[in-house]
Amino acid sequence: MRGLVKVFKALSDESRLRVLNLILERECCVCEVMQALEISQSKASRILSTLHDVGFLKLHKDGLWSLYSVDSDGMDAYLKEILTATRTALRNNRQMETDRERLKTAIRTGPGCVNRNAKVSVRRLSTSRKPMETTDES
Amino acid sequence: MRGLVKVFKALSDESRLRVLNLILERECCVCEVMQALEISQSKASRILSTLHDVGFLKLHKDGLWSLYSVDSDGMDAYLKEILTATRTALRNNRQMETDRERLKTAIRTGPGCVNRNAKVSVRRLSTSRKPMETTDES
DNA sequence: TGCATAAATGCAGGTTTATGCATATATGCT
DNA sequence: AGCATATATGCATAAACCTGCATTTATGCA
Repeated sequence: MRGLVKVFKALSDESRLRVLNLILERECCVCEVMQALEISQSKASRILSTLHDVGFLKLHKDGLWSLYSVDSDGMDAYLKEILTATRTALRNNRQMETDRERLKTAIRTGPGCVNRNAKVSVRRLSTSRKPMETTDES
Repeated sequence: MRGLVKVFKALSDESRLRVLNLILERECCVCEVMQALEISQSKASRILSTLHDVGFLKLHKDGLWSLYSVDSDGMDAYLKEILTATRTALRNNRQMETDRERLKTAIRTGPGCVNRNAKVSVRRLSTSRKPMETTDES
């Protein structure tokens, strides 16, 4: 019961749905998610860990990267059913399409992909810290 | 999109799931729900209205009673799919079973069924105001 | 018209949640 | 060892949420 509530809570947030939509497309690392959705690194990380917690995603660490993907095998039957329903709900949605589109251009490495760290405490200005823009209906 | 988020939010609460479980069994009025789940009248009313808002329930007013039932006809396809998934998730759950059981003994009328109103401001003591007891896992 | 019953709602409070910022941790490379 | 990169996390704060209490609204009946 409590588990089910947690699952629905995980799905009851726009950003988390957008992330799930991405991972449904293909395996992603944190920095790809943050790029595709233009959200902060900490936000991307937390969202992925939330979706992992409730059992939708599996995590495969590869060197520096945390690779998240849909855990089709380990998922309980009822989780699978909920995920399928969610997928259909996301299918014909403008926002979700453009997110998937943007994912194609996301890169796994490169200068300034993730956080310019504290060490270099000057020049904290251009690193994608926009508040999220509002979106349309489903 | 926003609509989908609202749907999942509606499902991300134990009490609301319990109410939905009841209505999946059969049409209910507010006072039956509050009896079966031992929750306050205002809580029952609000929960039902939430589930109605997102499109799971339809409301049929009959005299004093507000009768809520699953809106199998008016529901969008994606909503139906989500509801089906939820139903399976609720199926084999102790709490949900006993709730359905208690629903059988709920009555639609009788002394003290709902709120003893302000007029009679003495004797506000015995009218089922327990906080909800904790429950088990799914 | 007056009273009783069923449901809905305004308000207040306490709790939970989402998120940015700063920092910590983990890994790899030279 | 030292530095760079990728991810995770503690803390603080603002917003959202849940719920009880009191009251209002709506309906039916005598």
